[in-house]
Amino acid sequence: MDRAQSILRENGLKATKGRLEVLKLFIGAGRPIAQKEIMAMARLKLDRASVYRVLNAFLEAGIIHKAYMDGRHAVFELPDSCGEDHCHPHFSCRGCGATTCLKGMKVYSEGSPGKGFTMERQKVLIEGLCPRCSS
Amino acid sequence: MDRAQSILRENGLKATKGRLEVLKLFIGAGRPIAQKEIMAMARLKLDRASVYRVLNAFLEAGIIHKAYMDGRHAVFELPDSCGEDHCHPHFSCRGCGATTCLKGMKVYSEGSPGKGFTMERQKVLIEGLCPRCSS
DNA sequence: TTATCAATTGCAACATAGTTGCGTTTATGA
DNA sequence: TCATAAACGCAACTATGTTGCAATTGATAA
Ligand SMILES: [Mn+2]
Ligand SMILES: [Mn+2]
Ligand SMILES: [Zn+2]
Ligand SMILES: [Zn+2]
Repeated sequence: MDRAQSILRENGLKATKGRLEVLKLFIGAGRPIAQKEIMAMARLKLDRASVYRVLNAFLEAGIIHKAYMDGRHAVFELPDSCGEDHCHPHFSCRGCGATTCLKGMKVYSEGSPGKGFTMERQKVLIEGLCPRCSS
Repeated sequence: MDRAQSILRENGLKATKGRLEVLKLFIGAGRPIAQKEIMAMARLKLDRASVYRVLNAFLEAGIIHKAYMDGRHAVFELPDSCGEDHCHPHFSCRGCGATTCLKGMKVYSEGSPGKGFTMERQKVLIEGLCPRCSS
């Protein structure tokens, strides 16, 4: 039984063709991907609605999380270099739109959100210009 | 000449009724608002497309910025307690969906994104439960 | 292995955010 | 006041994501 299969098993999700395909794409990609990319990269034809349902199932199980919003669409990834309560930062290029995981950066917060707030996860997005677009 | 008018003047934007109305809403709100809210709060009838054009003009001029994405729609605010290169963090409640500006919190990032990256702005979103939804 | 049955899929219709073309209106400055 | 470029209203369009329903399929038990 391969890695994708056991992840689904562990999370009580039926190992359907579509789910295996999508999960393998995430494992292979090693970077955040969007629904559109998933459709494009998939070898077997997947229905748009089904891909969204797979993504939502993975989200609910915590297999993936929403890394950030790229304009109007969400981009997902496997948690990697992420703690329980924070994710690694992402860099979004204003020039070409490309996004980079900043797994080497750490983020510290000072002060508290206020009495009564329960913080569950912190997401950091840094905007700017990537090396190609800076020059 | 009131504040809204002079802001538009300073940024070389014609002081149209719609722009004045929207800008005054931002000034009065003191919190991030979305296009839908703007339409609802406005006294004079505004066209949807025109509101988006006003928002885009304000964005381009730097009068407002996109605070965060609330699900599928963008939420905008006047820069407040924001430096040149970073914005104050926002808290988004998983329970009720409400969002709070965390103007008292500071977030520092350690390490660099990598050679060649030009960082322009840092955005932080903290997810969790607000005081009402925590109890 | 085969039968069963709830979970999942594909399709189509829908919902919602945001953009764009075009003809009309309006703010500005001469 | 007038001329003009910018902005607006409207309607049509694009794109992301969701949902109802009938057909399919994966897990489990016989
Ligand atoms: Mn990442
Ligand atoms: Mn804010
Ligand atoms: Zn770039
Ligand atoms: Zn809440």
